[in-house]
Amino acid sequence: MPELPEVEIIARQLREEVVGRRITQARVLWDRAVQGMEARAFEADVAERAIIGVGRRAKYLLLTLGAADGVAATDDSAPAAGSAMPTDLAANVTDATNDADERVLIIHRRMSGNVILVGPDELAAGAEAFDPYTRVDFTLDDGWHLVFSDPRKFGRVALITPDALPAYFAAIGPEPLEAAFTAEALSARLANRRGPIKATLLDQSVIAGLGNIYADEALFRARIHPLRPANSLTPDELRALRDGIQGALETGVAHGGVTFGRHRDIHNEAGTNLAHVEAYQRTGQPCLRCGAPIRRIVVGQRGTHYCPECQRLP
DNA sequence: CTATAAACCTGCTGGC
DNA sequence: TGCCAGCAGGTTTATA
Repeated sequence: MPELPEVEIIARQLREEVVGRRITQARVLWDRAVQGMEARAFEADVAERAIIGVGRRAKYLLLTLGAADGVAATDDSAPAAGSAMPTDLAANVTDATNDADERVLIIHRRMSGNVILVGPDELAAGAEAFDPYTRVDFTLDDGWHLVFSDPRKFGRVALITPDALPAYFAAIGPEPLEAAFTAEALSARLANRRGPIKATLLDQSVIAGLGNIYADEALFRARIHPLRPANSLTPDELRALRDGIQGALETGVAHGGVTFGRHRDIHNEAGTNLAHVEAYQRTGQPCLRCGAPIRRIVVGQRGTHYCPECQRLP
């Protein structure tokens, strides 16, 4: 469900709403939602920590938590809205006076996960009553709750020390919305890839943050057939693809993410990007450029939508 | 190393 | 109306 734009939306909202709040309690309702440690240990280590920063890397949501002694570390490196990149976290790591006591709470929503901020009134009957798919329930010091809901149970939370961040993301490719993501950089990432470009765009070690929707959208914008070998693109096509990737993602962010499916923002509201999707799930409907019916094929086990006229194989 | 398939889960949709 | 196969926006693991 959530790809880069949907996670970015959540990160921005959380930055406005929960930075400065303290997590008084963490309750894991489905133990396997916790990655890398026992659920009870996770609960114990999260409790009484203040949220001092919010970031995003790829499709991962990152909440920097202060020491649990009740005195939150000063957040001199609070990320500005819209720049929740690893550089901010790196700054946190180097600037903080007591990083050894800090933690990074990592949340990945996978297919069906949502992170929702819920008021005390709504939660009066309990998190399970509010949402039967609640997997982790964080109580904040102002009485609100951060609820991680996930029907399909694919989503995961993890808690690591800041110095473990580089290793955690060692296998994740570059952020496509950063200035360094040029056509040349994209070309280098695709150089040894002979598989179909659509499948390669979904490989998070090649590029971070693209999922099935935005991969289709990026290829549609760039007029590139999804089955083209990734390393066969011309310089012009590489430029078009870079622009297509950034354009599709930025459009997604601008409209709060996709409308269909289960994606919700932290206020449990759907996004409005449905009207701005040009290829994804438009099978049989006319191409917005040429009118030809959009076709659906399967590439790398994933449904793939493209215009057979605008996106041709050579 | 690259590439493909299966596995992890549950809910929803469409066809019969 | 009711049932069931098939499908779903992601990642990890196992196998070629």
